[in-house]
Amino acid sequence: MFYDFKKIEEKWQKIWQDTCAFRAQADPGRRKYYLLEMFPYPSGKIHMGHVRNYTIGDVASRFKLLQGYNVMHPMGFDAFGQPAENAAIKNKTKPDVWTYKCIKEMETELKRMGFSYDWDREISTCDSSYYKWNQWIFLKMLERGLAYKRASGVNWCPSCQTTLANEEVVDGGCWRCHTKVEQKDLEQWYLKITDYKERLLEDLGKLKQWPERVLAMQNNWIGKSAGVDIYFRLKGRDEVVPVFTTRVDTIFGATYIVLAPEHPLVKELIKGKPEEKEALRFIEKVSKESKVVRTAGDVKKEGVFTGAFAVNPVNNEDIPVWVADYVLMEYGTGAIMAVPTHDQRDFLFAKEHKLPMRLVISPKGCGMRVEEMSEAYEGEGVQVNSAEFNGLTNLEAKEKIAVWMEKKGTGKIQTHWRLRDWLISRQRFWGTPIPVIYCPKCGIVPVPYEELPVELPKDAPFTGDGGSPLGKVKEFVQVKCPRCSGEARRETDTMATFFDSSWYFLRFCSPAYGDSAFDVQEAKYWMRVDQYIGGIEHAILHLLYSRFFTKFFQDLKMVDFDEPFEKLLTQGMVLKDGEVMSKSRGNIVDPDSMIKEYGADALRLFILFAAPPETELEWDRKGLEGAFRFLNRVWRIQENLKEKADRSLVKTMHKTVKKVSEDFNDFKFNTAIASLMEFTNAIYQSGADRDVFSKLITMLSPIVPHFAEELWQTLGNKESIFKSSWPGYDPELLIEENIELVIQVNGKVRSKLKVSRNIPEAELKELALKDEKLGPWLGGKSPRKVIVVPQKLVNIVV
RNA sequence: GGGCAAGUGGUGGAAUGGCAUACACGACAGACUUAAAAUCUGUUGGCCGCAAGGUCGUAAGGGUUCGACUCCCUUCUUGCCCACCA
Repeated sequence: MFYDFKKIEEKWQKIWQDTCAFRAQADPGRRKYYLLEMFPYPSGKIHMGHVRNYTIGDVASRFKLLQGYNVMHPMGFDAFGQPAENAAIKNKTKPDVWTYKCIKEMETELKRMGFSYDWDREISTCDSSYYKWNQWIFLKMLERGLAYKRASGVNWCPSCQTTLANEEVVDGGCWRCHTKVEQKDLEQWYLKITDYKERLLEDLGKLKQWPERVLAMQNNWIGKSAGVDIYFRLKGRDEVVPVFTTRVDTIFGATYIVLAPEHPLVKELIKGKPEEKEALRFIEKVSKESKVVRTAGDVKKEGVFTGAFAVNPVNNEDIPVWVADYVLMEYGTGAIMAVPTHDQRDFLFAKEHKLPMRLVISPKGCGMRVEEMSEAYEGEGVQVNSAEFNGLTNLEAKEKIAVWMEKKGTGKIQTHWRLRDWLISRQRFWGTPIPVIYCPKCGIVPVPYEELPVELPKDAPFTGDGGSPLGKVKEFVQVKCPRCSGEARRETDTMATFFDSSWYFLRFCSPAYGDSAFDVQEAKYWMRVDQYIGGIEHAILHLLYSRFFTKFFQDLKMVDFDEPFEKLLTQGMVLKDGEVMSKSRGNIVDPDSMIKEYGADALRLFILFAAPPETELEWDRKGLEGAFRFLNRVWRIQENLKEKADRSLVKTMHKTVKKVSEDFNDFKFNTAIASLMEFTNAIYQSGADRDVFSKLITMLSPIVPHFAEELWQTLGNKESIFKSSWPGYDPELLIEENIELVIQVNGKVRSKLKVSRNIPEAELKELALKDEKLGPWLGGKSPRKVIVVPQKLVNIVV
């Protein structure tokens, strides 16, 4: 009654595996297509998000295969990370044992979906054969000054004795034990991604086939901001405080300046002043707050007076210097000029502390008065109280004041960036060991290339009582200095896992290559990735880091392109009852159980049909049943094949081939499937022959590969359907001799007309005007205008 | 606060200036059946009408156009990203 999906799917999965059906080999004579989906973290089970991501990729991959491309479609595992350590502690096992077990399980589940991966290229980032090259890349960066070490504030849980990522700080406490998180200075390794900021920003313009949204997010993240650094002289001292502003037009309204609590000058300024005690107490308090707390939501802006004064360089006014928590050391110069009338934060702060205000930009056509302001005016207007610049629009003034100040040496036109260097140190075990050694005599010494990989010890203790397990393995930590052979200490920090995924797409080109991170020749053939598919959650970090690494390899002359991913698709999330599927919500639908019930093909079909790839997808069991029903409906066609199909059905077939080909190219799988369903309905009306049926199956094959292979074989074909080719269509057959036109009166459809395709315009007009159905609408009046859109409609305007 | 995306039947969605609601889900009806399931065939936006047909209708309001779900302006709502960024 139903087709036996279980038997069929197992059969073809075995055949594909035994024949290495999707093995890819570089072949300069053929057009290549590199299709990549973001590789998963091996949790052991696939979820609907994976199913969606990888199904979209698989359809595209098989479609390209049928079109004759040399397709590379690899898969691997992003296998380092904290869950393995947690599991090791919880289950008294080892991270590697746990991870490899999960990888095995996950492979099985992926294979059960029938994905067309070249499993010969499989990589796991936790293999030393992979992370060896992480270390190699790190050393190359170290040589070029792109990797460096410096002290920086981190979130520190004093109870767990570990650093926490920002996401691990919940309401100011540790996510695990709720202890109050502190700021602590630790020596950390950084990558100097900021050296690449201009290229990373500029090259976004080359990514024509990336979603606007992702480009906007990256642009935002890099955060280039143009303005002026203004130099404020300190009253009675030699130092000058530079502040950054994007609103130099408001400089005449700057009535005080504010330093960040961490600003190096603060402690000097308050020394010996009556305000010293209170100021120190304030700085102390702020320094203890974690970043997350300090930058959270609508906290009240707090601050204290330093007792010092600065001089506003444009009018020589003495203005007070304050310290406040709303100024951040990490951005700009760590100091701001405050213009309460034209900046809302400054406005609130000035009201609170009764600081002076002066209006310098007046909105056009209305006199604004400082005493009456209830909020800052941040809009455009005309300069007032601005000496020789009065009367200019603020936009004109912005440029003129900047130039004027630069000439006088009181300011400098300046650009600031939001992008920070990338902190890669993690005080964790399950990651790539950073390949350096600390020698009391020689300092930081890189591990020599020939000693790579620095492997993770097999028997580190996982006790769960904090601190890095690596630090507890004596044989790992105690080493001889490679330079002086004296006693030295090995780095125990490991790399952030984003490092691993920043170049894996290059490793896939030559996964077993032993001389370097990747084979330059192979990469030259396969790269760039023609189509990359993954979740929007990686829109910023992963994609930015991958772009950064690619540019680094370009500088090493290992690649000759500057962007790794030609085309990007970010697939939407899978929801249930309007909410993201998650363990905590308890609304997870397990793909494996759906495969058991309806088969992988039905699941693939449903997930592609239910929504366009980029939008959210609402899980619908009834919809899955519907997909399964459709497959059975197609299955039954083979029982009633005719000798020769009707001409009209053949025409429908050609139309369908055109539509489906176009939709597949544009990743519009939902409408492609709709067309295939319409085509199937038409077959039920008039009956298919072998040729029509074969074409239907071929068009379905990227979506439901096992199902298609089986029917293809039943039709007597000896080779796999994926060795055949995508059907073409005859444009001649798409042309209809007689077409139906819409006749409108004043833009409303009032009648329809069947006419020959090539009817002359004049004749058509006449015919339309004579249409008796239009009588009541025309009311005997003569038309004012008649619009004819060839082969579409006639609109009569009265 | 800034940026981006979206808002269409009972539901998922289709149509990107030219017949709004393709395709599917659900619902209802008919055929087959002792019966059910499965299958096949229909109907299915609201209102008025026995009907033919009319009329309203794509978040709300306005505009451009012979013609607007589609383009422009204003407002509202939802989602995502960034955010004391100076």
